[in-house]
Amino acid sequence: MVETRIERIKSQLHSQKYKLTPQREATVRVLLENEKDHLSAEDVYLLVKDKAPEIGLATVYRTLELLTELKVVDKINFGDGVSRYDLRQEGATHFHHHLVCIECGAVDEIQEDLLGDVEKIVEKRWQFLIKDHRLTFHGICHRCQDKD
Amino acid sequence: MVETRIERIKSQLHSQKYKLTPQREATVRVLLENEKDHLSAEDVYLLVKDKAPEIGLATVYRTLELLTELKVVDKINFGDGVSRYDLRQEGATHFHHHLVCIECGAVDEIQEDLLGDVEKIVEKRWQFLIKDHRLTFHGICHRCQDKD
DNA sequence: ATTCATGCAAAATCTTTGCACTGAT
DNA sequence: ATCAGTGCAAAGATTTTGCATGAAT
Repeated sequence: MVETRIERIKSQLHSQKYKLTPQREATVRVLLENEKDHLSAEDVYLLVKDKAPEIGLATVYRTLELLTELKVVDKINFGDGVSRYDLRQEGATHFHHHLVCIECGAVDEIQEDLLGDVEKIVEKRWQFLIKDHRLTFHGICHRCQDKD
Repeated sequence: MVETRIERIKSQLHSQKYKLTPQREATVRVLLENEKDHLSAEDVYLLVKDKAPEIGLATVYRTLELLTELKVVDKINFGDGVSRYDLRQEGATHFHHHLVCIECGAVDEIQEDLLGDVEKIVEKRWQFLIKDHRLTFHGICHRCQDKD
């Protein structure tokens, strides 16, 4: 299924006149293989280097920017100084939510959309046409609660 | 009422053994006077310079960091490369929500807490102890909708 | 040939830090 | 005298850009 997703991303690129170069493919594979993580550009760069040692950091940045534009990934910032890149679920219409643990730093994901009702209220009451959202909770994860 | 809020912030600082220096006071005043905006450190710096021309950018950064620690302000990042600082409402228990317009860039605020029910679900189902949240909607504001 | 993409290094941004100095207790 | 706080400049960190080179049509 990795191959299927690569194919789909390839078509998405082609439909916008972009190519899936070896460097771009290696980058996408890294994202697919680390789907549960929230990698920074530097993280991606180091992982891609294993597959394609000659790649430059600038290319990784350019690729991530391109994938963000195509909505293959979402760029998010958890408050440390770096942008992180998170693969969208296949066919997901919304960006998933995050749980950031303030003790251990772990970032968990909530794939379920919990904002349906809230979005209806916002669209109606604030006359705001919602295209996307970012929802992050900061707190203590279940693992750290057990520890204490 | 600006004076009242300054006094309260002063007490908050004192209770943690910090002083309300002239530079810090000038910074807080700028934040109070621009409560509706979402100023970057640089923005704050330029505004504070009118009141206290000798102030340095580093002091502004240090003050904003301090105020964040005391939960007088919340630090937030809307995806452009800069951190922005947003004064908390007096006595607010939660960080307010934001509406970011992808056409004109305007950032509106929702003071009302719309996440009560969602938070109950998250705490129960994910066993996550919520301390804070960030909720931002990206879309088209009512002004830009009228324009189109 | 032309065009798009790449790697490298340099530049640009934003933020933090070291350090000598000031001002209040 | 001490010590927190400051300004300035330098350093750090992250991201972007310029440009010569390379790959693909």
